Amino acid sequence: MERSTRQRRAIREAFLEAGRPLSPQEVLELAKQKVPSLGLATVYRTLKGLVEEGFLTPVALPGEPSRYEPAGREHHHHFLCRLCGRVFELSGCDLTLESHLPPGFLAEGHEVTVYGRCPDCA
Amino acid sequence: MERSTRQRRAIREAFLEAGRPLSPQEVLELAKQKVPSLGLATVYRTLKGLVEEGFLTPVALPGEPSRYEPAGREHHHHFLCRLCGRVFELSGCDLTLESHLPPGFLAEGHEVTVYGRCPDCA
DNA sequence: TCCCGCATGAAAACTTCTTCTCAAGTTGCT
DNA sequence: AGCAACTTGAGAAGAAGTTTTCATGCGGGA
Repeated sequence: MERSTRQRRAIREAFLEAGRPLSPQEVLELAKQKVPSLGLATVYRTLKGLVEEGFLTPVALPGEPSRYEPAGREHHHHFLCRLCGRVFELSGCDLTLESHLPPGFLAEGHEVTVYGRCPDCA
Repeated sequence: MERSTRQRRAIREAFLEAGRPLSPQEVLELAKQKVPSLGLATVYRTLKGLVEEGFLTPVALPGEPSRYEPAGREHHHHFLCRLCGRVFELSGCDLTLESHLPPGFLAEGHEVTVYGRCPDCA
């Protein structure tokens, strides 16, 4: 991940413009609007590089293929629209569940996913 | 899913004895202690049948293959041990996140996964 | 502008998980 | 016990996502 190519710029921009976690397929579709010849292999290669250089972090959701979002954001969770399949960021978190775990369990982190309809699909 | 065979009894018992969500592989290992000849294909077939007849429900966790647990339990969430990879049930849920979603979003459900160390691995 | 070397795209290969195929083994009714 | 039908086990096949291969295409320093 060294040179600045049209493809890599398009993929970076796709994340900045989308403002939500994107799957490799979504990245392909969005970035293809700027670089129509873009291939899926390049998307995967670039995502890998952007994670290594700290621009992106992977986002895993239950039963979903992995997505990516810009790194360095505050602790937050995600909303998955059951209709269009898009994922959105939810700000904030008042989860206190970690404090009443059964004895002996040691919490190190948590993830919350809310399911429903996004504004476009509601 | 009609006949009562050694295999199907062993798989049902595995869930009742484990008391936690099991992946197909875990089911195979546990049930094999009772029926050593057990094959993975039978595990998948039986899991499918047990879901259809309402004895089990699927459990999806971020980035994990699907697991199954006895159906009909109260609303609850899950704990994934990062060391041994086993999943445990967490009782209760005081999540209020659904009430302060951004405008336009409609929540229909949620999932919480806590990561850490289980008592055996802590 | 030239040119080396990294990057790209398409297809093949791989992984991981799950389902199907089919010959052989069991179940349960009689 | 006898038998028809259902079930099983092993391996092949399928599905979905991701990585690799390799010939060709570009980026950017000299």
